[in-house]
Amino acid sequence: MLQELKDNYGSQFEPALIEEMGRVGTFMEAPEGKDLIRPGQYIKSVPLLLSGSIKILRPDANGDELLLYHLEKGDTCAMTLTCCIGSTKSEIHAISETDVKLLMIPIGKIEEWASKYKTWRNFVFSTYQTRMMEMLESIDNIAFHNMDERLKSYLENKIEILNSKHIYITHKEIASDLHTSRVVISRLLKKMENENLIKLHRSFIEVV
DNA sequence: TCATTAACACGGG
DNA sequence: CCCGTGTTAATGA
Repeated sequence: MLQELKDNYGSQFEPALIEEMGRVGTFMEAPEGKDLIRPGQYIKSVPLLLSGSIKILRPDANGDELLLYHLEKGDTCAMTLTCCIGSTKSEIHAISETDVKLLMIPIGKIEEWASKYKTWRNFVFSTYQTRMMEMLESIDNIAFHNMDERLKSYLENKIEILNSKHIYITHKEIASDLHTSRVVISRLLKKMENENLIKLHRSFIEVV
């Protein structure tokens, strides 16, 4: 575990901080598709992602959800940080996209480290910064792009996360992530297949 | 015009 | 049989 910490964070944190993380953090593993944080829940610790990918969803009043962004290894959750600092409830829903390994840091350490370790401060700031950029990208997608463009960037994103051109997902799941109906996804995917961009299989899409 | 909703047929596991 | 998929028709924004 300590080794994984060093692999993912060793270049940006000083050894003393890494050592302390290993001491106070709790190691956690979760399988694919598990709820990690539910909306309304109070957060008691901040997760550092060691491996895998997590998707962050924003629920609406009807119980539908919109995909906001993904977390990948070496990331932490900006929403969780804000929740911890303000001790407010979670505004988002986090689900593991793949099998994940996490290191849970107790909230008390977040502020303590911010004054103690310069690298931790930088890490927190850059987490906010990159998350803000990703959020902007998502807003651009939702506000300015048609569904076919949103679908394309969704698939490209999946390829990056899974590190594979074989995406195991159903049309219904995509529709729910993009907050639209399955009919639209099926039709657009069919169109993309006709344009030789992808190949469709049952419960699985191959990007060419 | 394009998304949504409902409905139906087909086929694979 | 159930689920994922492809398609269509009606309706609405």
